[in-house]
Amino acid sequence: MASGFAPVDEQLALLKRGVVDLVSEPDLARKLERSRATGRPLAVKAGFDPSSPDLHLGHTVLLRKMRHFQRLGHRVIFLVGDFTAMIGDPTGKKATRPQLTREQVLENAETYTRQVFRILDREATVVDWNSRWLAPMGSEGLIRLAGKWTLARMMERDDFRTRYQNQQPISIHELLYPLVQAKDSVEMAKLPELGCDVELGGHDQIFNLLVGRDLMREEGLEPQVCLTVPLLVGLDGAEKMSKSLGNAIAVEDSAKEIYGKTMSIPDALMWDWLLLLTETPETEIAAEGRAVAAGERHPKAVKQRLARDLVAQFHGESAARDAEAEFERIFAAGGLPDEIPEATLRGPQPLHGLLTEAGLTPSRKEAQRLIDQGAVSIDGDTVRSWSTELQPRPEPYLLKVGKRRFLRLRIR
RNA sequence: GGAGGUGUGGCCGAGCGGUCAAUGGCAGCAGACUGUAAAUCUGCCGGGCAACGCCCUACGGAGGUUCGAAUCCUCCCGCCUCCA
Repeated sequence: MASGFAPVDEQLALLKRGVVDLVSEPDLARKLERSRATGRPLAVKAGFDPSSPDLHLGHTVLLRKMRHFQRLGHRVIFLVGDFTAMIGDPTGKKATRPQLTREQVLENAETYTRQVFRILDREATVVDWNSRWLAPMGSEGLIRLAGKWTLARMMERDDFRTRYQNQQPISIHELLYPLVQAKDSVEMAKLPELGCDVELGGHDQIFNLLVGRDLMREEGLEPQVCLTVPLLVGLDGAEKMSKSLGNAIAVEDSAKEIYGKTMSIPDALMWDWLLLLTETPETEIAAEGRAVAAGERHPKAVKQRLARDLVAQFHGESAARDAEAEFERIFAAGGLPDEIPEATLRGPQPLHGLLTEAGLTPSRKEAQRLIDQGAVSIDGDTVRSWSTELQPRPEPYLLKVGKRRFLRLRIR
């Protein structure tokens, strides 16, 4: 009774923040009710595919939702999809992903978990691996599992259907994916130390989560509640955040990077980010929205607030203040960053070669183009000729390429 | 198993024997404007060369025809469709 769990409607309010799908709310309410009555926390599952080891803010949307559950006293199971990762999931139509070796998977999982606990409460997190029950299943088990579903039902999934219609390849094992993931839920629900009351995932996972729900029901288990969060839109304001699209902020990015990248997102996007990546109360977000719409508040100020919040989450308050100060100095006042990398090269030699050797430009051609376009300055003066030679001198040259590439270059 | 189609630069998509480093769109980069926002305008957008010209690499892969191939032929590979 006096279990210490917050009232159900309070819990629901937090848990529903920013979610896309919740199947179903009454089920969740019931489970919360029961957990409150019995004093037993809910088992909340989320699966992670350790194929790319670097976490970015997109992943944290889900992690934050897991954190919400933890804050309410529930138990979160961080399920590493080590088995599924070894199969190699070629989602999307890109060339078949290289299948990961056992070692790679373990290594990735290592870096993964390290980063994950920047968000999650380690104490309240159970880490488990799906190879534990999937590996012993064997091919026989897999075939039996496959027998539980039909092609027609599988093709209900939007992306499969679209790919099929667009004549893009779908390999057979991809069809197995939702089932294997569902199998995780079934097996976990059977294990007393794990359980599976709720499964969380990105919105693209909803189909898979629902398969889990169905399969559990078929096995006579209490079906899991499925809850999804939106896929975070990346820096470009168009695509979902992903490392390969280059529109991501990694959780291990520096304070400056986080701040600067955040300031570069389209204004329209910052509202979503506030909702999904911060704890700013929804009423306050709405109020900011009204103030901006009314012209009473500058959108930049709101974005700065977001950027500060994000930096503070990963690097602390003072780092956030520093990042902001430097940002203003460089971009608003045209100043210099605190720390400018240094390099020493042999001279004299033409500028385009130096820029490339110093890593400021990817090729001499590119350096030439940038110089031609007036994007390069030496000691504050724009250079116009790529053949400008830098002579050796005791003090370093200050090179600037574009708006944000700086280097102190010593020529000897 | 049979028949046919298709494969071009990060993506989409033209080109179908020379004038093609390859039209166009998107993305990206830089400059102007600004708030490293959006919109807009301008330029760039394979690499190398003391260089307004030359060289190298590139149109799935390997050969071949030709003075010359992204463009034609052969084989191979990938993908797709239809029939079985």
